[in-house]
Amino acid sequence: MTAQRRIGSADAKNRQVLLDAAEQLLVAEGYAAVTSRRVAAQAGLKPQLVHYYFRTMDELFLELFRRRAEEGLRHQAELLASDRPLQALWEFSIEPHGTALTMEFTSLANHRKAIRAEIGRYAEKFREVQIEVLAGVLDRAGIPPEVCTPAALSVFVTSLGRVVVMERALGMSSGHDEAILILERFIHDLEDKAASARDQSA
Amino acid sequence: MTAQRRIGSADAKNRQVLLDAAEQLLVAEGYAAVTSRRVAAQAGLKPQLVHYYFRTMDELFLELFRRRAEEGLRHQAELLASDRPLQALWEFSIEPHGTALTMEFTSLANHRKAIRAEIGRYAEKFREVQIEVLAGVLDRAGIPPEVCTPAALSVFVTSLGRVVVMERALGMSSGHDEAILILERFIHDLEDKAASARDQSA
DNA sequence: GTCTATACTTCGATAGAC
DNA sequence: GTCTATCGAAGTATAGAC
Repeated sequence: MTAQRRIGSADAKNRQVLLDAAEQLLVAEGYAAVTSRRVAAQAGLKPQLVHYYFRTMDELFLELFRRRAEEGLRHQAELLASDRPLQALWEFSIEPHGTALTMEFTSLANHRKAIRAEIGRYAEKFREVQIEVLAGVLDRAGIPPEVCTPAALSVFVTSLGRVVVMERALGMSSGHDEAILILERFIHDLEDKAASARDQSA
Repeated sequence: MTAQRRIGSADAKNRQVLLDAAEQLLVAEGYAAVTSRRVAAQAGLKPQLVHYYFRTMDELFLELFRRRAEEGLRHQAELLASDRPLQALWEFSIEPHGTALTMEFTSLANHRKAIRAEIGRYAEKFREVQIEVLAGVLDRAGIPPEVCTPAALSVFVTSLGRVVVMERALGMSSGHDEAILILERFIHDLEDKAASARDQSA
């Protein structure tokens, strides 16, 4: 049925240029600014090219998300390989650029059904890896599951990071420093304990 | 300079009808769906009426937000007047409808400068009231500021609630139940202590 | 005071030219 | 394989009719 029109090859240079432009727009002005015309203008290309390389705007968003998500997974894996993985995860969570992107994609997911599933899938992947590493930290530090589980810790850390970044974007600040101080103290204590346990076993 | 065109009176019936329609659209399909044409269609009115009652779409969004925010402040005041204010605040934070609205307005704020300031202002108001009440709870429970401050507690509770609701919307669930269990246990213990302290002083 | 006719812009998308 | 001419629908906003 779908007498499909032709689509440009996946490794064409201008395709990457368009994706880069779309990402810049997404971060700077939000997903509503990512229209075919504006993406093209940002890239210095004709608007019709967007629809030559991407069948629909949803396809562009999906591609954009996958590209970022895959890179994010690689980055997270690096961070979690450090000897202070919890601290690294926390710094990752409080980083504004990545959080802004995540927020935009999340908003997008609320009314683009095609994108929601993909975002959910990747978000679970991120958390899975986090849980695995945090399980090791909690175990070495001797924290029993009744006190805190790896999954719960992952949720706490990411949620505080995300909301602080969101609120800062709104010009808010009250409670942030105090909450961050408490969490960072907890993280330090935990990883100190885990480190000394590891040293002893060595 | 602005030879302003005429605008419908603030208490006209159709003005409220339009605001109601806009709010329904905002929750159901996100802010990008709130266009003059779609709001009018949802309200069963002509598109031009939107611009008769609201000079710009920004003005409509601003009005919509203020209406909700004022009601939210009243609602929060009621909740915080209960004898388990922390538990009430937590239940408020985990409630999906209000969180969805907050999320949409927050996304909106990211690229509608006119709205950002107003949202930030109200968000601080919400937190101020929370801090005041939580200070009483922590004080009665005998928790010193080195362990947890009222502002930090407010941030922790709202951030967990918000992120859990966001992630659930994406179909995620891992870590949620465990994190919620830990927070709710903490809340219970705290308010039990606070309650017995109050009983003793009575 | 309330609503409509209308202008102008930008949108996503396709068919067809190079 | 790469790009352009063009369409029809939807967007915000205004001037003017009732």
